[in-house]
This record gives sequence, structure tokens and C-alpha cells, in this order.
Amino acid sequence: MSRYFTTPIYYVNDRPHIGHLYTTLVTDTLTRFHRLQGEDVRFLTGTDEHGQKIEKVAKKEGVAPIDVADRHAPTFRDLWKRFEVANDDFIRTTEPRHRVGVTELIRRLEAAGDLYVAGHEGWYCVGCEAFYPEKDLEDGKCPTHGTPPEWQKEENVFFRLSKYQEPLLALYEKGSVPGIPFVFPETRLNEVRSFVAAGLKDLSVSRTAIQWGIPFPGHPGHVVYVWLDALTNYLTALGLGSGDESLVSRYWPAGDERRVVHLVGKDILRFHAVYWPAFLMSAGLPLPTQVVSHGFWLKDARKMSKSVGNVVRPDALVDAFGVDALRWHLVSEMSFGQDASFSDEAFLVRYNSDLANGLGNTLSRAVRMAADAFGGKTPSERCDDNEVKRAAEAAVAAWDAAFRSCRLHEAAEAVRVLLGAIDGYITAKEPWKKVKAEGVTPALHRVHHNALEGLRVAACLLAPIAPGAAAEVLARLGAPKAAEAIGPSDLAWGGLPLGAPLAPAAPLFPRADAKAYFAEPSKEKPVTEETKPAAPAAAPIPPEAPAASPAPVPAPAATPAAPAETPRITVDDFFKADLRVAEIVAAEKVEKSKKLMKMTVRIGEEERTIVAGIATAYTGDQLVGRKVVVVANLLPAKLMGIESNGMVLAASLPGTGEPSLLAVDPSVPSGTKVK
RNA sequence: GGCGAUGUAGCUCAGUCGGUAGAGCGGGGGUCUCAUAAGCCCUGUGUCGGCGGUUCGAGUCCGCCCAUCGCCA
Repeated sequence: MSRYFTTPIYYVNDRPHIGHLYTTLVTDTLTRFHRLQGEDVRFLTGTDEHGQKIEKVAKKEGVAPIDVADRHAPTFRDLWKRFEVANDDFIRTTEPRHRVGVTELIRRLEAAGDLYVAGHEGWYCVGCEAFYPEKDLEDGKCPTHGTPPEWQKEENVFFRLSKYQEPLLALYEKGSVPGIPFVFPETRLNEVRSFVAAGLKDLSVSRTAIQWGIPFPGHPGHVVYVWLDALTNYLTALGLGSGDESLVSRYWPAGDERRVVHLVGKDILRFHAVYWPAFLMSAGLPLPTQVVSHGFWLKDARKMSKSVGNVVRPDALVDAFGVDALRWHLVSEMSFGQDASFSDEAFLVRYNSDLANGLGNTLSRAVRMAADAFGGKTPSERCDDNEVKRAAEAAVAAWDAAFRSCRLHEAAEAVRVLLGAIDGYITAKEPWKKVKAEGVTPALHRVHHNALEGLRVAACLLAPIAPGAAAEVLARLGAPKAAEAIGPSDLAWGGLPLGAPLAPAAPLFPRADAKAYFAEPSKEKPVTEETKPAAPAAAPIPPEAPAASPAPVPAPAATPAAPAETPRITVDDFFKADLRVAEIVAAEKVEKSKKLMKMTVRIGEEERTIVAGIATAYTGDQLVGRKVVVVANLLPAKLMGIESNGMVLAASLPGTGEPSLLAVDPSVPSGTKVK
């Protein structure tokens, strides 16, 4: 069975962020899983380099578009290298092989009679590279970019997409391979189906307003529409139209023996699940097996956006905790297919519980005890009937099933369960007591063998997700093997060499001190693009906030950073915060919370709820009637399930961090602006 | 507005053919000590979004409503 996995090709105008990284890492994890099973796997990623945005940047800089592309493509390539992404090929749409393939595909569409020329004019957004009907504009501007569109007239080449409505619906019904839904997850398949069922219009597939693209064969002055260009990369990388199509026949499916899976973010699902199969049908080419769509990472439960400045770039976390820790976190934290929230706090909690306490500590105790007992060697007796073996076999089965049904987080869960079983086994057998009471017995050998052998299997299961860590664990167990060299036979019980060298080593994943990590000013906002918190909405978690806190606590923070270390802001930055005088009209302590106080405040005519961590210093009675200063335009945050809409200002007393509310002269009317 | 989902413990989620709810993490308390302040033990009275219906019995089926999200218009 051959398997061909692809990521989307990434537009080089964009700096890579966690979204690109996630798609690529998930694909890498899946390909590593299938390689480990001994299958013939190919993994493609690359960059999309044509289009108006690049053209404009180039013009602005006075350079050729290819120079812009050449400058940015390596940032993706290098990032994948850093994250141990093992792609077989990296395609750039500016490469000759791509142009050749796209030209060949278009020749086939033409031959099928599916291309025709028609006039077209309308409002055109440069950012979207798309026309908008008048009614879709907001105040005459592009709804996505908020920029004024240009009125453009074009004579375009059209593709008879409408012709493929019924064949596409049949595809969604039956799948390209029986039994495998064409789109994963099901809810996305429903979306695509209803989109197509609503009726398909023919698609404009050429552009005349742009020069930076692939010349449209037979239509001088036209370049190929971005998606017809980009999607085709999956085939041009295999050599479509090159004269040597051996890779096409090896990986592009024409039967049960080949599987093609496109991984995509949900935002570009339609292009992959509608346009792409339609192009292929027209060209008389086989269809991919499945389009797998994953959710988005949100930052602290909010959409990531450049304007909010909360785009996650996890460089600092990777610097501090390693590539494998991030890979593990991304795979296990997101329920695959759904959206998930990324936060540094959640990362540290998971790092400590799964990697430091779980994998790392279990490895440490097992290796140290065995090395001490057997003079720096692995046990010399094996054991083929015990609960660790049964746990390992169950874990392999669960892990296998999880990967095969795209439930990546459950594959990670299987590893955690196995590690827990090994840890529990060690605890139950108490080998540290046995060795004191009975000395080194055959039974002691067997106990240690089981623990170490269980860890060896766990490391193999970990390999697709965190290959570096997996290889390191194997090396420490005295069973060294590169992650890429692990094969199906390694999943079977009994691979640990007997009497092999074994030496304790420094902690694999040293426990992280969350408090210390966040207390360091340079690391307060390590993963976001903006380094200066411009508005309170983007304020970092206060250093003393509990690690489990779900959102920034809008409470006075005892920031240890000296004033001199705080970056200067402009007055404009300051005025982003809407400070108002408010009167507290009700206040009660949040049950189950030590320090949270739920208050109703009146700002002018408006009443709203604010939750703040001041219950250690004030009772509800002391607060009611009091006038305070609040940040009125803070994004809402949920604290202990209560939505808080603002932040009460208070001083943080030195040492204890105890809050002391800012006093306002009682005569100042509620709602008054503070500046 | 149309279509589709989702709403279960502080967080992330399981709950198969309907029999009055579970796991991991986090929190709190205790304890051992081989191990990375790790391990182990104890600790959850949750209106299973709301209302109504079917049923001997509903988180689980049906209807309506509310909230959130996605796709489309």
C-alpha cells in the first residue's frame, strides 16, 4: 500500500505561524506513523509563490517577484527542518516542473471541452484576488480586507464547474474509495455537500490583471488563476507532464493500493473538496482518497489575528522546552478536527504532567534502579507474561486504531496510558524494597525488564509524534535506534537487549517552574508576534496567577519587573485603554475561588459584571457603593465560568501582591473618563 | 435568512442497544521515598444549556426555545 500525504503549499507573503506549523506537524506525524508500519509513504509540502500580493511587494521594493519568493521560501523550509519534519519533496510553484505540470493539466481540461472564454466585470479585491458582487461589499469596501476594491473588466477563461455538480455529489456520497469518506470530519463533509447541492457556477480560471503567474496556454496576456495553479502542485511534484510519470503511477491512486490524503485547514477546504476533484474529473485523472480538514488554534480562546497581536509564534517555548515538547503538545492538546485554544499556561501544565512527571520521571526511576541493581546493565532475564506486556499490547492497538481514524490526540493518549501503567507497575512491585530485602534475584531482573521493555514500546509509539524524544529514550534504555529506523517488529514485546549497557542520565524533560517562567519579563509574551502589549486586552498573565487560570485575570498584578525594564509606550498606546469611573453596586465572592470577587458595576447608565482577584483584601460589603477606576474596553474573559467585562484597577502591594483599590473622589460621577 | 453542528465537573473531553453520570488534567488534604518537590492514597451534592413530550425509566429518542460556532446567502 502506498500513501501520499500533502500539506497545502504556503503563500510566501506570510511569515509562518502556528497554523502552518500545525498542519505540517500533523502531516509529518501521520507520515511517520505509516512509515513505521512499513508502508511506501511520500510526503509533500511547499510554497505558493505567484499572485498579486507578491507582485505588489516586488513592485514596491523595486525587485523582481521571484526575488521576493526566493527570500521567503527558505523560511518555511528552515522551519520544517528545525521541527524535524521529514518531507520527501518541497515544491515551489515557480519551479519549471510545476509550470510544465499545470500546462499539462490545462491541456487536458481544454481537451475535455471544459474551458471557454467569457467577459466579466465587477469589483475586484486585490487582497482576495477575487471579484465581489456589489451587495457583498461593506461600505463599498472588501468585507475581508476593508480596502476599496477596484472596478475591473476582464475577459476570462472559464472552467465548466457546473458540469460536475452531480459527479461531485456522488463522490461525497460514496467516497473515492468505498468506506472512506471523501472529507474528514463528517461535519465538514456536510458543509461541502450543501455548498455543492446549492448549485455550482462556472469558475473563472484565468486573470489578466496580474502578470506574476503561469501564462495561460493559448491565451496570451492571461495567467492561470491562483487555485488552478496551486492545487495542481500535488501532481506536478510527482512529475505530471514531465515525461517521467513513474511517481504519478506509484502514488496517485487508481485503485485500492494507493491512498492520497490532503491535509488542509478548514478555511481552504472548499478548494480541495470541490474545485480540485472537479479539475481532476475533467482531466480524466484519478481522485485523491480523502481531504482531511483540521481546526484552528485560538489564542487564549480568541481568534488569532495580526491586529490583536496575538498570533502565536512559539519560538520562545521551543527554545526553552524543545521541539518535541511542542510537537507533543500540539498533537495531544487539540481534539483533531476541532478548534483548540493555545496558551503558554496550558503548554506548561501539559509539559509537566505528560513529559516531566509522566515520561521523564518514569524513565528516570526505571533506568536508575535497574542500572544500580545490575551494575550499569539492562536486566539479563526477560519475561513474557505480565501486566506491562498486556498494557503495551493494548496501547499498540489503541494507538494504531487512533491514527488510522485521524484521532491523533487519542494516539497520544494511548502513549500516556501505557506510561501510566508502567509507572503503576513499578510502584506496585516496589523493586527498591525487594533489592534490599532479597538482593538481586531473577524475579528482580524480570520486574526491571518489564518496566524498561514497556518504556521501549512506549518510545516507539511516541516516535511519530516526538521523534527526537523517542530516539533519546531508546538510547537511554540501551536499545538505541533512530526514530526513522523503527519498524513494525519493534512494536512487539521483547525487543530490549539483555545485559546491554545502561546508564542514568540527566532528566529528559526537566520539570518546568511555571511561576519562574512567567515571572521573567522577557518571557511574559514569548509566543506572540507583538512584543509590546499595546492595550490591556493583550496584557500577559499576571505572574502570580495560578497556572490553571483559564484567562488573564483582570486583577491587580504584582509585577516584579522594575519600572526601568518596562518598555515605553506612546500616548496613543495608552489611550487604547478606555478608563472610566465606575460605581460598584453589588459584590459577592465567587464560591470555590479564593480570591475572585464577582461585582456588578455601573458605568454611567450601563451595568456590567466584572470579576477581579480582590477577595483576599475586600469583602462584598466593603465594596458596594465604592467608586473605582475600570478598564471599560477590555475583551471579555471567563473566570470560573463567569464572564468578566472589564478590569478594576488596583495597586499591588510589595511582597504580598495584595490589591489595594485606586481611590476616586466620591463626587466624581460614574462613567467619567479617566486619562 | 437557509443549512449543519455543538452545549456533560474549574479545564479538555468519554459516555456504546434509553436504566437517575465518568476519565485525564488542575485544585485541596494526607503519605511513602526508587525517581525530575516525582510516586501513592483521600477528596466532585455536576439543575448532563432550558422547557415540554414519549417511556415504568432519558445526558441518551421527539418537539420547541436559548447560547455558541461553522458553511452558505
